[in-house]
Amino acid sequence: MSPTTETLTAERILEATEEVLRRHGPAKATVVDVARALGVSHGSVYRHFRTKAALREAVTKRWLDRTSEALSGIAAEEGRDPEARLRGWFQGLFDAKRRKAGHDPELFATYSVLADENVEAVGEHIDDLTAQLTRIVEAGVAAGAFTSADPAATAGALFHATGRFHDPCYAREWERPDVQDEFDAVLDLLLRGLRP
Amino acid sequence: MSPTTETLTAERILEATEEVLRRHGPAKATVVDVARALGVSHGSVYRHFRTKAALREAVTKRWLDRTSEALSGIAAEEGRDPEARLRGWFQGLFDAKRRKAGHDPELFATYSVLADENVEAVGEHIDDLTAQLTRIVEAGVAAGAFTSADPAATAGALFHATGRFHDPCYAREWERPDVQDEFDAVLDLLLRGLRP
DNA sequence: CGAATGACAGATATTGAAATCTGTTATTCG
DNA sequence: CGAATAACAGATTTCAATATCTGTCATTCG
Repeated sequence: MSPTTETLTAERILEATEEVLRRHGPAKATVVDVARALGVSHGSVYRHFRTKAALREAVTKRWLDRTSEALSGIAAEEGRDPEARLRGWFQGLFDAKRRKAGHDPELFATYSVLADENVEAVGEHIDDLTAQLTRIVEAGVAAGAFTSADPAATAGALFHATGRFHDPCYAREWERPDVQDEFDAVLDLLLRGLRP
Repeated sequence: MSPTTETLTAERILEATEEVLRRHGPAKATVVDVARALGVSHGSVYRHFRTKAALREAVTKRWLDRTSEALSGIAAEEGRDPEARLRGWFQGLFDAKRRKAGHDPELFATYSVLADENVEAVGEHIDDLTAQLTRIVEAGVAAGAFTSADPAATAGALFHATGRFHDPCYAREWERPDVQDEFDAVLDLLLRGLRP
């Protein structure tokens, strides 16, 4: 098949949808726009995604998965000192969020809207991240560097306690000059709390 | 002066404004509504508050001050065990917020909108709360129950780390059955981190 | 035959005219 | 004279008519 008559796949639709969302924003991006961008009728889009909400959810999941993958590298650094590994993981999460929010605020706002629309998908993503954290905590406990009766619960507490540095509702604060100090202060306290 | 011709004071205007906000919500509450509720012309309201924004800011500050006062009682319990005092203070803050959000969600939403409009006033309120926390931390350090090189910074870190349990943007999560467990897990970790 | 289309009904969004509100000021009232 | 008002201009909001969009489906196309 030639590139000009490429078959319409879910993948291509998702890419076009991301582009339309980037261009028009979440409020004005329509299924008709997506179809137009692909040069097909909007009925064809509905063959691949049952509803507009399902399409947006799929886009949201793709985006969240990309974030998870970027972090899983740090989570997997088996040999590293547990404290450095944990701190590095949170710093990686914070840096990624802060970079995105600062570099392209409109796109970040777009994905924040999508996240609000898809609480369930976000919940799964958070479960994913917490699972990565749990592995780090477990490794720390095994190495004798951390104490925790319930690594999964501890991972949840760590994630909750650091919300200010990854939850989009705090994005505005990430511009402040002393956020990194705030981050360090919170992590110092949490890491002290983990030590045996 | 008889009750029917009471003089128009800033106080009476603020009370009427709260009532109008409660009735109509933040989007539809107008200065004209407030004047109507008081049986005066809206020009008279402008004699006491230069703009609608100033009026709303004053209402916001009153409300935030009431929250601060409610907590200052716990902060002042000088004799108590530092850990219990700190935990009690956060539990008091969390309970108050959760009760308000659960009991009258619309009013809570109204004040959340006002809080977003008046970031500066909220900042001062947070400084206020952090100052209360700082006193608790200092007392704990003095009693040898806490370690902290910089109690004000530690208080800030504690406040940031517990955002999930007092920041209105998490109000939805406070309905979940296991929030109290999450709260306990986070505070356990933080209190461990404070111990010498 | 399976993928794509275009026409359709009901729901949602846009638009522009009319109504209301904000903030000011000259005037009234006690 | 000081407090309240009513009339006003410009900004904002409301509302109803119009246009667009969502989701379906009978038909077309390859």
